[in-house]
Amino acid sequence: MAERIFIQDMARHVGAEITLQGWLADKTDKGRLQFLRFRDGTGFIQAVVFQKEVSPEAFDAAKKLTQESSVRLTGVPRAEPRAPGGFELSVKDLQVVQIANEYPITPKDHGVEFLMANRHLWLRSPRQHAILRIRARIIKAIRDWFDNNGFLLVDTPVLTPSACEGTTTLFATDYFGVPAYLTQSGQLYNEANAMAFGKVYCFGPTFRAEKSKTRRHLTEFWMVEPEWAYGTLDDYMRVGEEFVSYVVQTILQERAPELQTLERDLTKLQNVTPPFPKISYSEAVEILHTHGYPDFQWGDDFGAPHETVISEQFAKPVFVHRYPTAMKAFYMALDPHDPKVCLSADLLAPEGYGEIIGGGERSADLAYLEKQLAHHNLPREAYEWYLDLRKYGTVPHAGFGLGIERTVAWLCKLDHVRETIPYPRMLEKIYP
RNA sequence: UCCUCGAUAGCUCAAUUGGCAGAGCGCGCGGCUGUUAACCGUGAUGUUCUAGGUUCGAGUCCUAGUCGAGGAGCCA
Repeated sequence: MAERIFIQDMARHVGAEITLQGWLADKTDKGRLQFLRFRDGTGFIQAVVFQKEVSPEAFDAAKKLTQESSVRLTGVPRAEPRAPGGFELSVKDLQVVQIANEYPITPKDHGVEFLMANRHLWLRSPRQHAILRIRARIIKAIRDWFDNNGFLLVDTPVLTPSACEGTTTLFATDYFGVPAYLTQSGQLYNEANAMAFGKVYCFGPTFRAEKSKTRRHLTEFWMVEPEWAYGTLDDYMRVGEEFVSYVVQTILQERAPELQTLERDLTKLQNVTPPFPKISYSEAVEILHTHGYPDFQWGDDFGAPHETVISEQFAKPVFVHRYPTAMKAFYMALDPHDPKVCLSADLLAPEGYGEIIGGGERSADLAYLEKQLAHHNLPREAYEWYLDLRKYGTVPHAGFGLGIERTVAWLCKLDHVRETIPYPRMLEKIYP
């Protein structure tokens, strides 16, 4: 029995007889010669079956293979400049596991609705492989960076008793007779964890029940949120630019073939190195005034077109800091030099990808937070534990959240986040 | 929730002024020893989204609904 190997290790086995286990991606029938495009989950390779080189039974089986039939191939890999990928398998024998039914996703064009309804099968295509391999590597790079920079992974709960920020719509569920909600952020728990461990991060799914229907929204998405004690706004922006640059440069190094599959222009990613440009909200408003939005009012939030105009002025991601206090969450610290603005900052990605990070310095002031809770009509009793953090050794602290799917969409240059996660959850869509 | 657009074969789409339901791909059969979304020949495939209406006659026009796409707001 030939040694069973994976396509990703093919180069080490040139000239030796091996066995691959996988699926037929596509086939070209040339009569006495069959080209099989074969995949095993680790890659794609072309296999060639000559009638005179295999048994009549094996050749007949090869001719009858349908798209996505499962099959074991035994043969000899060799370098072959005519084959896509540079390697080709000369088949000596094959064993059919199942002849697949007529497969819905053909090599021709399909519409979004059809592909989304067949997401469980769409995942088998080379493009989806490239995207999800990049996603997995981004997640590893994120965790590596925090683990290597003194942050401790401290998980925050998915089921929560109340809204974290009181602003967005939550998914409600029944928790033994009392209402509970799927988390919209680990933020508040992160602050408690930072007071316990100094530098922490959480990483997990996040849920928003808002009826957002755009290319950058999911109802279930993944977010990494670091938080650290004694952090300031300036610290946050330094951490953010080092962290994001590490993730981007790691993907450029480690996932070059996948970026090539997606035909990603790499030059714009190669630019992503510290430091990033940093402008205030007020400076951003001035940019809008001179670039097509002369009527934009100070105090209004940026929409998608505004974010695009601002980010287009820079070759790197840009931090916009010191937003109007009224626009941001209740816990943001005020700027001591100008209380109309708070010590918050968002990071806008280039190429129109918009906000990928939001964060800032949190208020350490008990009296201010009590006032803010009342001002935002939030029930104080739900936040007693949070206020405790300002009673028992309060310190300045900062943190931020980075959206995984928007980061994947940016690095892959996708026009919609729905392809950045295996099973996207979107407005009124939960199948498959 | 609002605005715009759309729904015809398994898929992607066409169908003139309201007048016989079409093509390509995929699938079946036959051919081909270098194909890359192969090619050549040949064959089968329809609740035209749903309900109602106008009409001699509706894929086409009208009303309501369902589903989808793009965008807005909100956000990561």
